Amino acid sequence: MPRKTAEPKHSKAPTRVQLPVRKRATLADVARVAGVVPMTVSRAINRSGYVSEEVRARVTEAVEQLQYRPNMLARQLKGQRFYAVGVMLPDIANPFGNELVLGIKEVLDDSGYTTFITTSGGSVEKETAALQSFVDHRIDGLIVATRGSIAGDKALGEIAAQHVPIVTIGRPVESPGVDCVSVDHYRGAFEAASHLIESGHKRVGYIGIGHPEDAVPQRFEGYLAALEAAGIPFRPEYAVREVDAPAFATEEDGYLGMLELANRKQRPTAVFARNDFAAVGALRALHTLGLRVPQDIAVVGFDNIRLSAYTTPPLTTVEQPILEQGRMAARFLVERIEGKAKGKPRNVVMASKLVKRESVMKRAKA
Amino acid sequence: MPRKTAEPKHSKAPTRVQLPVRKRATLADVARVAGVVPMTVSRAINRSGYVSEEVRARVTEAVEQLQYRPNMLARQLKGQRFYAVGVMLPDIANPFGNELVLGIKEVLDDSGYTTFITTSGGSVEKETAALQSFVDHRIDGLIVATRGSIAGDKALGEIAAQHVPIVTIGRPVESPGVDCVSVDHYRGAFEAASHLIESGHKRVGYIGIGHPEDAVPQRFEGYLAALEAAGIPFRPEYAVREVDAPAFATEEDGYLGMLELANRKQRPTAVFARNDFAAVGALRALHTLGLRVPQDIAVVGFDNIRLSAYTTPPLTTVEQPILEQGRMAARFLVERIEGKAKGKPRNVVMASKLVKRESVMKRAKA
DNA sequence: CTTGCGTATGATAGCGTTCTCTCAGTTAGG
DNA sequence: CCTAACTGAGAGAACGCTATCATACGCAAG
Repeated sequence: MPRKTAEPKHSKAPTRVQLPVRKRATLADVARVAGVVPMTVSRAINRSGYVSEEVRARVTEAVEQLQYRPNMLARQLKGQRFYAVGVMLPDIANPFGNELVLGIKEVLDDSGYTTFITTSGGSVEKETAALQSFVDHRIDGLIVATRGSIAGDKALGEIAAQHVPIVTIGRPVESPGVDCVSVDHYRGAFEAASHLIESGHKRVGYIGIGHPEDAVPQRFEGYLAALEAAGIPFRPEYAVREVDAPAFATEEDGYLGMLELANRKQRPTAVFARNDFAAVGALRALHTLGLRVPQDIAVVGFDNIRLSAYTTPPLTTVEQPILEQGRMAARFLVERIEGKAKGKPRNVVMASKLVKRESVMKRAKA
Repeated sequence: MPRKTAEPKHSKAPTRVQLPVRKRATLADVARVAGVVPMTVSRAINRSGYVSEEVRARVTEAVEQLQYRPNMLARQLKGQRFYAVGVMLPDIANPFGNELVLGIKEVLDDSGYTTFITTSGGSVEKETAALQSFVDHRIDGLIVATRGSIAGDKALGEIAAQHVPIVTIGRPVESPGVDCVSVDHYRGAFEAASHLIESGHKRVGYIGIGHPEDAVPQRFEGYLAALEAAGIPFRPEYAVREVDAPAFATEEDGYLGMLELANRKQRPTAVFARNDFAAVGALRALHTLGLRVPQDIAVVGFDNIRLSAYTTPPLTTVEQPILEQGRMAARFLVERIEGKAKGKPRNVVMASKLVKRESVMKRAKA
């Protein structure tokens, strides 16, 4: 590969070079055009150090003329900040991820960081590889919003040990220096289930228990606690597991789960779906079965996805402050990166809110 | 965001302690431990050049001992490949993006590239900035799935001029060297609308015309063509625009649009929604109005999102081969990056497929 | 022997930035 | 005037890696 073919040609006149589009301009190129030394250009561009107005102007002009853009790589090589943050999501379909990213980007954009997102693809191995890849490409920090697992947490811990600031969302990790932002799913689920009970339901089903190794079974636990608080014994046959737990429960899980529950000798009169997707599937199943919501069966979901206001009937659900979670996670991360926060991991738990719509109604005394 | 301004010497306040961070091992560290020269380690790691088995073993051991991981940045600085690809999506809520990424990652993972995703945030300026940021961080190529616009296409063209391989999805760009993969929305819409007409509908509404500058009004045009083919004159009052067009039409657009259409003196007997979200909103509106689907009004959507099989009633819609689009885009990009494809831009248009469910029924002769 | 070639490793020179150090000129204070 | 501090700008090294050239050994062909 021939190096820079700097052909002197004949005259030194620039002659409005019709971009040979060879390579991108470098600091040195700009310096040559502006008639200064590269360091001066660097100073002018970064506003660090003293540069006279006159020189700054010449540099600015040269930059525009050459369409110069700094090479981040070289910059970063010098141990600078990378000004990039990696975000790990379970997948992209989950609306949760979308809002999260919205909140994250809001803060990160302001702080001058670029946000790179990647998805775990479901498996722990892939997630670990992707995480390592982020680190290899030298990002400044990581926001991890995938669900925890023993293996995954271990991998995360190892990365944290490499001094990469990490903030997790909804996934407490015991590693030192890893902050965590989450929502009180337990409390949210408790309130949602209690709402059903207060509306007169005694036979309350649950769709989407989750795998045993699920690190965040808080919703199910909140449901159990609400039953207990009301003195209603838990009936295992009223709680169904999702078919195949990927990152989150889907409409299909809700659909099949509801069919199963509706088949019990004593049908539940209310159902708590682990998330809104499952709730939508449940609504579909009930409609298929000819059961009316909320008259025959009440349904509540969790997450308050955009769609849930448009289901038939509109869904009562639990809203979590996703945007705010994203913002806070990003803020925490930036603080860690810039050394403004150090020491003990922070663990913030935010409150959720019950949103009442039409899928639940006061039950006439049965 | 002022980084570090030149500070007069006397204010040595924070002293910027060189972080006690045990720095990551470098090639030189490994070389020292293995008792060889850095270049040899490089050769051993990259399997380039001659390295004796014995030395290779020593190096491997040193690498493990020091937990060494190559610094991609330094590598890239030498003009190497970065093995990373940037994917630009309009946002993350759109299920379209999810499946696309699935297809893209499938191919990219196999080829050894990391996938970095970012979102445009809706505005052209932000998109341009994000694109530039990708380039600044030196990715090997770009897959762009945002909707086109004059300004956006120009920005894209400029980046393409910097010799960054680009593949767009559903967005033909006239720049040389930019491949494009898309789906025949026109044909898909034509078939969907024709399906309504063949089912006996003469008054067919359309929800979600889109802005005039919309680069891809093909769905609307397909609808118009179907009307024309059937000899049905287009009635402007049957076509409503979404409220505020972000990246795509939402449930709200469908809801409001449907209310508007239902209010016409002569109500349409069928409605074509620009996408499934809008269709879901329309279903909700119809239910609110007490109109039955499909008996009173038929509804078709577009995209076949996962949810559309679970609406009430399940939605007839147009499925596009999103996964396949992602795969193909990724394949194209890798070919460009690796120089296996050069020259004239490729432009592949894939076919869509009508998925019939229960939101449309044969209409009795009125 | 010399030449030639394949193997294995060392030495050096960058890649594009920025950091540190140096030096020249300018102002202000005593 | 001389020191001190500030302003402005250059020279050189360094970041971690790899391309390239040079070197050293062994051995077969001329």
